[in-house]
Amino acid sequence: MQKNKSEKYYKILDSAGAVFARHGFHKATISQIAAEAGVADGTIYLYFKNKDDILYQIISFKTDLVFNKMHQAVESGKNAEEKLRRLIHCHLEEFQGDQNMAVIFQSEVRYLREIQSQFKDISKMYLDLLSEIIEQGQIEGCMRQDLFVGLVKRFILGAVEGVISTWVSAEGRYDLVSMADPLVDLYMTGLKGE
Amino acid sequence: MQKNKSEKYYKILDSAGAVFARHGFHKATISQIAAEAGVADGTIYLYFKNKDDILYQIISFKTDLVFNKMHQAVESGKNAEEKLRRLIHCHLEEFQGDQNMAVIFQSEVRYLREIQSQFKDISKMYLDLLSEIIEQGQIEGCMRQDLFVGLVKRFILGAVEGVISTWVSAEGRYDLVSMADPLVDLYMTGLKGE
DNA sequence: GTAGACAATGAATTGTTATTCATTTTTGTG
DNA sequence: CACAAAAATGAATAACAATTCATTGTCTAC
Repeated sequence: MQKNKSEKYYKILDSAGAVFARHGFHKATISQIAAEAGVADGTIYLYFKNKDDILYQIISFKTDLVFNKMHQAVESGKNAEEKLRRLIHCHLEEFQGDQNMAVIFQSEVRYLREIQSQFKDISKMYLDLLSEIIEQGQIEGCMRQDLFVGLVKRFILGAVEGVISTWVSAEGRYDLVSMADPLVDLYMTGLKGE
Repeated sequence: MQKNKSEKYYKILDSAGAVFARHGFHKATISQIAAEAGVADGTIYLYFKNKDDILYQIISFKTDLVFNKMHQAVESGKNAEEKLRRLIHCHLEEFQGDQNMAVIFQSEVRYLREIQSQFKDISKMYLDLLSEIIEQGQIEGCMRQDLFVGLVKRFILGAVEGVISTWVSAEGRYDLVSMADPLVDLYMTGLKGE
């Protein structure tokens, strides 16, 4: 297996992403991935240990990428509400920019967690970011004191994921990012309004 | 294949539910299901067309069951907010009462949708229920006029699913139903508070 | 130009598991 | 108790797809 991440490594990673998104991890075959990448079946094994490893590499790579962006987004916000707004905006933007990743994250992370119990889990990191934002919001006074943070952060993540999931089902035919502000307004103000 | 749903049919359905929840649909084998049900491998095929069919039957059966309960729950509410509260309560109660179903719904519905494009999709039905509730809430005045219903219903479903997902990850070690009221309060009032 | 190293190939191997079906067991009936 | 019909069995089959590896191609340095 090659050590340094060559061009071909990324070509295969990208092709595998497309094939996994199209057929699902379990139904996808090595031959399909090889064909998509324009290499022979055997070549895959010069770059990856096995099929599971391909999934692991894809998700690790994308997780790092997205998580860095999210971190930056949150840091650039002045107050809690702005941090939240930028986080959600970034989340939607990144997923809209890579629909294959969106599908894979939605469908295959559970399986990956099973085969690789210790891997950088994006949900966990996301929830930690949210905890910080909420606690800051409570200090700043723009969020209620009586919030149960453990529930609230799940509530927020679940709702964004739900919105992404619908967008994926619609095969990305509308603009996802424009949902960010209405969504944050819902979080902040609720259905009832002031 | 037997026509009338005998005791053995349900025994196999139930065992398959347990095995699918434990190993995931694709990794689960017919032999495991047969062992769990205490029958021979071949017996499975007297009751089901193939492996896919087992998944389809499980999900259809549970969907009908849960959807009827949800309908009743909504009908018993006097106003929109109470309907919403009862729907969420029912949702959490049913999933808490059948953790295998919770896992399967979370992991395998996407695949099922692929192999059986026209099946009674619980999300769709759920979203329709929510639409009605929200519209009624707007008429009654307990919900804002300027809500984008398409987004709001996704927001609500996503958040409940997120809460269930966390509960499943924690292997059902806490009381899920008690999340219902705090969750609905979040929907209604938001993070900001009055 | 060629020797050796490195990379890629894809046909053959291997392991797995869904599905079948000839046989056996159980059940119900006169 | 026979007898036939129905139900169940599980070993054998068949299909499929991950992985290997002997062979072939490509590149680099001298």
